[in-house]
Amino acid sequence: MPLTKEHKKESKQKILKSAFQLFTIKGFKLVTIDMLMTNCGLTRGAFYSHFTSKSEVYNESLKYAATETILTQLKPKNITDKSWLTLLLDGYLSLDHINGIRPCPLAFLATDVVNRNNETKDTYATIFDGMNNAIMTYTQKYSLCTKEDILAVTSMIIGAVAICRTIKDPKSISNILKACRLEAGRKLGGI
Amino acid sequence: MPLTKEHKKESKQKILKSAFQLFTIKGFKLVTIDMLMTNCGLTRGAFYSHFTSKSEVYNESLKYAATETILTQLKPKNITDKSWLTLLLDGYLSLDHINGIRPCPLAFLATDVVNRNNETKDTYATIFDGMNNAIMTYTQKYSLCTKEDILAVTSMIIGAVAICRTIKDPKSISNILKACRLEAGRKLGGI
DNA sequence: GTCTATATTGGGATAGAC
DNA sequence: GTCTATCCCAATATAGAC
Repeated sequence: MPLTKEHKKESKQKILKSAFQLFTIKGFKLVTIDMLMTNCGLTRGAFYSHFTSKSEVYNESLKYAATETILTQLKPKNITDKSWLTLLLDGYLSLDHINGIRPCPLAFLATDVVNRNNETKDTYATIFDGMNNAIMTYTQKYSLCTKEDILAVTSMIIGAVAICRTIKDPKSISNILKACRLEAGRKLGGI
Repeated sequence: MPLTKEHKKESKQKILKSAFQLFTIKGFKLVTIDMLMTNCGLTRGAFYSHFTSKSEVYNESLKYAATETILTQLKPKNITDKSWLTLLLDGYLSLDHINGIRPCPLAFLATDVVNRNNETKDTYATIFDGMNNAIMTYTQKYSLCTKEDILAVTSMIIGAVAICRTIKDPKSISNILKACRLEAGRKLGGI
């Protein structure tokens, strides 16, 4: 086991990835340092040579999550902005997303971040801005979408995903996803 | 201190009210039985003669909250369904609501309920249905709103409130609230 | 840098007096 | 029914060996 800087960096990345998975799904309080480390093949004690506290790793994992969410995927070159946005929207309002595939922290941690520190709230706000800007960039190419339109859409799809995660009945979930998908498509210039 | 049934019932109501306030704002894990009881002038030990566990009181407080939220207020007789819905919508998407006045558990506890038991999830689903039905009843009187329209609106306003609670910048909050208020008004037959 | 203890706190739940 | 006192487990964080 090499004691190099690369090795340390690699470990830290593993911890962050593990933290991202666990925190987004279970929230701050229900994740223990032990889970976090066991989940990536390390032990509890080793945690503190990478982070100073649980709050710190939560915040950093949120930043990490921002780069891993559905909407931050890079657009393939052989596809138009319009149809790419369609794909992203379909993915966001999908059962896979509800079930935790590439979870968006904005939806999964909406009420969890309220009780964290200010730094974490700022991170959340930054990710939210990023989401709105990303959609803005895509829609600009083919439609006249206002910032207000996009805020209404992002609030709706984040809300829909958050609600669907708490509801068990498949029919209800499907109804919510469909209704919001339709409405979002209309608002974003007919997609 | 009378040991009557009325007294017990009164205490239980006080605990529920206290639980509703604390849980909706802080979530399950961050509220302790001690807080709960101190907050209504009792001690920790007394808790267990009313409830068997923290999970139980959480679930019951959610039911209690459902009767205390903005949307469950009774409509005054001298007002039309349309203008009443306008008032409710204004209240829901207001700073007061964000700041915890008559908080709606659907928005405040959206991601908190995910990690609770099935009974609690069912309670959440029931409250969500109630919200949609309430709006449906009001809109029916003056417009042709579909169930899908209403699902899109409720997802949006719940999402907006959840997001605004985590964001600090007043200007951003105001933008989100305004954008969603406008859009909700459009969808609900021009209010 | 990672491990195995261990110190220490917080908080859910119970026992028993009144 | 409410109180005080207590048990007990879970989990954060630290100490020290390797």
